[in-house]
Amino acid sequence: MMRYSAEHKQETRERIVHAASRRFRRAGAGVGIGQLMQALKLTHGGFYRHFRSKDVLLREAVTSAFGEMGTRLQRAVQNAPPERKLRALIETYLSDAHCANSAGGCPMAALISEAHRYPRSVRAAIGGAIEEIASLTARLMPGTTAEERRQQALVLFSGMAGTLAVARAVTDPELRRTILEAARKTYLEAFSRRR
Amino acid sequence: MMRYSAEHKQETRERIVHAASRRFRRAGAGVGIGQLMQALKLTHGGFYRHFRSKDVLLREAVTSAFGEMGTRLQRAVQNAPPERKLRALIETYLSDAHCANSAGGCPMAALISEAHRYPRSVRAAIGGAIEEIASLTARLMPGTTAEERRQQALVLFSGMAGTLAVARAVTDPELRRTILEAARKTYLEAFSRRR
DNA sequence: TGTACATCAGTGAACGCGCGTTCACTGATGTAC
DNA sequence: TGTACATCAGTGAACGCGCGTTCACTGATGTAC
Repeated sequence: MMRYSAEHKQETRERIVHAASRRFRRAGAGVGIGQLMQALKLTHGGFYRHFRSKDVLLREAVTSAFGEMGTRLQRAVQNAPPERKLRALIETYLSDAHCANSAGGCPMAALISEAHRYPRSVRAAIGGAIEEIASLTARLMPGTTAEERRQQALVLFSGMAGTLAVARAVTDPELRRTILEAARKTYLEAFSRRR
Repeated sequence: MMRYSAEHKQETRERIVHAASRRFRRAGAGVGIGQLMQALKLTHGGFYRHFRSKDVLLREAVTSAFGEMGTRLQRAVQNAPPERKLRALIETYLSDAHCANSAGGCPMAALISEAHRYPRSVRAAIGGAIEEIASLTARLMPGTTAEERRQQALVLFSGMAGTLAVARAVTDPELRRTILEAARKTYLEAFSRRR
């Protein structure tokens, strides 16, 4: 049998979370533990040495995906000049690449409509992550108060997540492109600071 | 055994589609045929006298739900005076009632993120239904050309669907209210005809 | 009009399958002595 | 330093369960005669 170094367990745990995070986003939380472990060349039984239940994994996988997403958006915004930051945010989120990459993309777009059936603990984590992303991007939003900008961020984020999910659901590639393109334009105009 | 009148079969079929349409919207397409038929006081075996497969039912249930939704939105718009029509559309869609009623509400909001895993035939039907709703509401949108207004309708619709789904996913009722309220305000402003 | 029969919506057992979870087991290690 | 032993990540069979689908069957009817 293989040898387990001191950090080996922790490492395996992280590999499970990472794989789960990608697979849940691609195929929903219905993905089985068997498939998940098999992808890591492990057997399903070992899963419970790392997590008390699948729900715990789901919560961690979703949280990790939100973190990843936040980092990516933040980076896109940081790399843009001040007057282009909002555009960078919107064009990164609503890019064709993000649309084609659900496994590595925004967990909100990937899971919105099934999320309300998740256990409360997972939904609570999602709520927290959404608020975090909103406050992360609030400074780019129009509005005279901090609260107003936070709310604008919530609207933009949930709207873009819906748009991305709809674009993915549709079979006609032209309709998909139209939706993404129109949304980029509309959101950019609607959320630009006026005056 | 019960007697079946001439229209009885057709009627049963419609009852199955109706129940499925509500249940799929509430709990996703994972709802079983057994549960569905049981709710109608029938047994699962009889299902296949009405549908070749579950996929066929899914397609019909989703299409029916989109039709229902279109009718409801159209009615809300018709009952509003001209300068209030856009407001009526947005406030109907993003109402607390609609948020609380996923079974009887918009199938797009209920199923967006799982829809891209449906069979192609179902996804194609969804694409068609989305275009239909867009053209139904296009005349309320800003834009100088018909195509521009159609695109605006697509953006508004997919954005509101995402907003509704996010509002449902969240556990904190205050966050839910904030999202809906802010979205109503923002979308109304953003999609009002300017000038 | 009366009778024999074909029809077919609905029944319920059965199929193979994958699910989440449990558990007795394996065996390489770090540790106690 | 050398040896006995406890630890515990990972294995794989087994559990009860629900899934979509099939199929032989039931039995009230409309229809053919």
